[in-house]
Amino acid sequence: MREPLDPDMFDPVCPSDLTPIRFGDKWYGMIVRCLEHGPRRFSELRVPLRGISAKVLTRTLRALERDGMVVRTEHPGPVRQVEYELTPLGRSLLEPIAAACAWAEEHWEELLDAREAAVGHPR
Amino acid sequence: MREPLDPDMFDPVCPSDLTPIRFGDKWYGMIVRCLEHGPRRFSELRVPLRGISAKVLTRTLRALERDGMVVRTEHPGPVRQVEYELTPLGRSLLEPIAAACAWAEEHWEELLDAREAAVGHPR
DNA sequence: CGGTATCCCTAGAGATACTG
DNA sequence: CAGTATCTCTAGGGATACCG
Repeated sequence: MREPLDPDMFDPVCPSDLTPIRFGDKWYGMIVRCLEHGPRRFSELRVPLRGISAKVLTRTLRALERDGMVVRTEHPGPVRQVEYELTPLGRSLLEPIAAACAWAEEHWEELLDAREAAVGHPR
Repeated sequence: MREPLDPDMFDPVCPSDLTPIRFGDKWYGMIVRCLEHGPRRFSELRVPLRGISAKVLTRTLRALERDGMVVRTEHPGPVRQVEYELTPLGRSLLEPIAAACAWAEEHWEELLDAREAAVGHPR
């Protein structure tokens, strides 16, 4: 629950950008997955979301808040600490996300093969 | 299997644009759903996909072809007739699409409520 | 640490007009 | 009927720099 996020949880070599299934914008779904096992801090999230800029991460987190997927909590103290956590609604999104991941895992190869084959006979 | 597509199958009043789940681009998933019950002609597809321009429909269909989701068949004859049909791969996409639809139907209200509430306290 | 503010740049979407 | 060809416009995404 509190072990650090795997920096490679979204392998850049196998970019999920290529799936035809998207949740919200580019990062929306990935953030939901990052929060699956408990609340995370802003900078914790930046680890697996390689290369995301602060601005884009903020914007996406705000969108998740507006949609009622995530709650933001600022913990008082000498050092600033903000945590993001899934709401029940956000948690419910994990289901269709899992369905999408299952589909991708099963049909990934087919999709890539089709795309590769299409390079030969473009329309 | 061959009855015409319902012009209101994607109710513009309840726009699926608002779901956080998207398949491919804006129209990709909707086209797959239109082809669920058998092949359809170009202009048949334009009925439920209200307001889609020929250019965008063509582009999306080409993307579906490239991804191996759809096959395009030109039937010879005096009048031109082109049909688009799902491949097994395209058909397999119906599963996660159904999961997404089920989620949306169940959590739609919550999502809208959250968005409405957010109007009051914007961050 | 957890953000804003600013600027840029491209891909997506669309309107419109034309064609085999 | 089933598309192309052009042009336009905007939103998404990102880089960089700065702030409480």
